[in-house]
This record gives sequence, structure tokens and C-alpha cells, in this order.
Amino acid sequence: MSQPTKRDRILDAAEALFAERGYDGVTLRQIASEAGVDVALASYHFGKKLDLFNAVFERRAEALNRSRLEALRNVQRESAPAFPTVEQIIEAFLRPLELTQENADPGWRHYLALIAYVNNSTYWGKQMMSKLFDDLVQEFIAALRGALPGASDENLYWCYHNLSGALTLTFAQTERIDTLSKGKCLSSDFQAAYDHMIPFVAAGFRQVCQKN
Amino acid sequence: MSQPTKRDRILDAAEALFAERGYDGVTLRQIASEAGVDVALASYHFGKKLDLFNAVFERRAEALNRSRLEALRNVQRESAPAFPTVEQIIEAFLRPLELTQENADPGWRHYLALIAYVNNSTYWGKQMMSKLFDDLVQEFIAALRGALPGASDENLYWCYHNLSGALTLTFAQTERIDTLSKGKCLSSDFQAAYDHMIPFVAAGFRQVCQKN
DNA sequence: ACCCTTTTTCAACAAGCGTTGAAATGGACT
DNA sequence: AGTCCATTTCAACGCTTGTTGAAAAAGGGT
Repeated sequence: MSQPTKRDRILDAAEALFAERGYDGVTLRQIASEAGVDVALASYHFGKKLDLFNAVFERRAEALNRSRLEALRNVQRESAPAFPTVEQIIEAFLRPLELTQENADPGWRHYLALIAYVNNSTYWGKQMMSKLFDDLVQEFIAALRGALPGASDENLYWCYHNLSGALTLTFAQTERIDTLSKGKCLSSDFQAAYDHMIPFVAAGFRQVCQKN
Repeated sequence: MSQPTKRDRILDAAEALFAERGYDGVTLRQIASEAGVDVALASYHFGKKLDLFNAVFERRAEALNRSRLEALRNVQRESAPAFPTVEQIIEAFLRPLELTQENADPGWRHYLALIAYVNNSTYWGKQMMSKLFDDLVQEFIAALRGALPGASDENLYWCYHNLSGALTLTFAQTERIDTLSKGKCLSSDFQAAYDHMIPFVAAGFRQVCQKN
């Protein structure tokens, strides 16, 4: 069990700080200070500030995509030759994110908050999200198309938009629901969030996309 | 029909720029330049940069709350003595936002994007949103409680969380769905967004909150 | 025409920013 | 011990930032 390298400490510090304050709200000096290294070391390892931001954003993307795709393949295999249900697909989309939280590493929590920041940003959102996550999303939408025969693309994508929004707000962990619900709901409780999100979203998809 | 004052031009410019790049991504000089005034004028009218940010955020809040509350009162009056349905309540929550878009003024569109920025931010979200919008939200949740007898607060607030997330992503107008759907859905089309969001969300509320 | 107040600009400040070239350190191999 | 290369620090650069005090301009009342 070795210590993380200084390079990794920079990534971890940048991840946490970017997630909380956004790209422009964080200085390289803050990141270096948090990581306990000299400012110049960030430039040595990553180049420009923007390159560091991209490195942080890309670091965990592959692992995330892999575990979600694996979850989708699992339910597809289990339900074969029929298509998996909407609930099963949504579940495969969400539950892997929950596992990352049980892990003691707080980095994953910061990473999801960073995704929320990027996904909701007019400026960053479009390109960065598409590049890393579009393939996976299309894979899930294809599965949903199988579960909802006859659904139009327009309806499917708008429903996905609603799912994506609800998920993104969960990632952000703003604690808004904590005060709103007077402590009855906690935005840090991802499991509760998904427990309520899965039936909610599945019912929404059926209502909008299902032939009557 | 008089020109807007320089003070208003600063607010408009700040609104547009803060919405796109966030608080830290915009300089007072950019705002002043966009508004066509000297840098020092922003300080003269609003004080610190943070005070300007708050002024922008608060400027349209009252009008927004008023039109949403009015829409809620309308459906309550129409359905009296019974409670309005879930669809009617969600509709009252969303449609007033759409009207702000028909208006030629692009400021409202920027303002909604700014709300998205604030609502998804760990740093800004909690306090700023609560202060201006909590009373209204509780009003709507009380109405939903009437439409969904027996629903627990926990279920109600998690469902609202899902609604809020979907709505926030719509506000952000990231154009992500445009590319994802290959142009079949446009994030600039608020009416289409709400047309799909209302039945989606209403079905979700019923699924999670309704007694069987 | 004068005064008073509000609005607007000008000029400058200290502080902090991202970035870089050169120096120092450390480890691996001979 | 000595060489080489990757890593890390040091020190400094040119630039931009938010903010401010004083000057200038504009407007209204008499």
C-alpha cells in the first residue's frame, strides 16, 4: 500500500477544487497548496491549466463507462432473448454510480460533482460530455428503444433529458433538498436518491413513450 | 420607449456573461465592455463584484415567483373545492417559464441559465436558491400533497428533486440533447421540453407517491 | 448663470494570476 | 564515484484582476 504520487495528489486536489468552485474559481496555487507541492509541478506534469482540467475529467471516465456498460450487458444477458425492462435499464444506468460511493475514496464523489458542473455548463458542457459519454448514452437509449417498442426518437431523447437532469442534480450534491425537506432527505444519500429515481423515471418513460 | 439606463445595461451584460461562464469566469472589465461603460461604473452602482452578482440574481426573482404563484392559484380556483391534479400543478410550475421566452427580451433566457448555474453549484446553490425560491417551492409541494393523499414527505421531496433536476438542465440550454438526438430535439425549444416534461414528471410522482 | 447632486470617466494601486527557465534534488544504473 | 534522466523547487516575468480616490461631465432647481 504505497502513497499516491505527487502527480496523483495534484489530480485529486484539482478534482475536489474544480468540482466545488468550477474551472475559473480555482487557482493553480490553491491546487498545489492542497496537494502539498510547488505550483510549477502542475505545469510540469500537465502543461497548461486547461490540460490539467481535461486530465481530471478524463481520468475516471473509462472506468465509469465500463462499469455501466457491464451492468447493462448483465441485464441484457439475464433477460435474453427478451429485452430488459425499463426499470432494469435505468437501474443499470444508475446503480454503478452508487457503488463508487461505498468506496472509501472520496475522489469519486468529487468526480461526480465535477460531471454535474460540466454537464450543466453552457460553456463546457457540449463538447466535453459528448466526447466521453455519448457512445455509452446511445447504447442505453438503444436498449430503451427495445423496451419501449414504437417510441419515437423525439420522445425517447426528451425522456433521457429528464433522466439526465435528475441525475445531474443528484451528482451536484447541493444539499438543497436537505433544508427543503427539513432533513427528511439527504443529498449525500445516493442510494435513497436512486431508490426514488428509478421508479420515477421508469414511470415517466412509460407514460411518454409507450403505445396505448 | 426610452433606452435602458447604463445601470440596466450593466445588469443585462452581467446576467448574460455570468450565465455563460459563471461568477469567476467573468471579469468586471468584460461586463463593462459588453455594456459599453467604464469599469468603475459597476462599482459605483453595485459595490463589490459579489454584490453585482446578487443584484443580477435577485432582479427577476420576484416577477418569476409571482407569475408561478398566480398560475398555481388559478388552477386551485378552477378545480375548487377539489384539489388540482398533479398535471395541473406541474403545469403551473413550468408554463410561466415558457412565457418568459416568447418575450423578445433575451434577458429571461440568460436569467434561467443563471439559475441553472447557481442551482447546480455546491458553492452558490444552497443559500442563494433557498433565500429566493423556497417559499414558492413549499407552496407547490403543499399543493402536490393535496393531489397525492397519503404520500410521505420523503417521497414527495425526492420526486420534487427529480423535477427540479430535469427543469434545471432545461434552463442550462447546453445543446447536449441537440447533438445526442441528431437535431430531433432542440434544447432551445422550451415548449417541447415542457410538453414532454409534464406527463413524464406527473407519472413519476404518481408512481412513487400514490397509494395503491 | 450658479449651485448642488448624481452619474460617469480617468488613472492608478497592490495583489494575485498562469507560466517559464534555470537550478536543485533524487534515484537508477554502471 | 559518476553519469544520466525524471522529478521537484525556486525565483521571477509580464499581465490581469477588483477596487478606489479624484477629476470630469451631466442634469435639475432656482
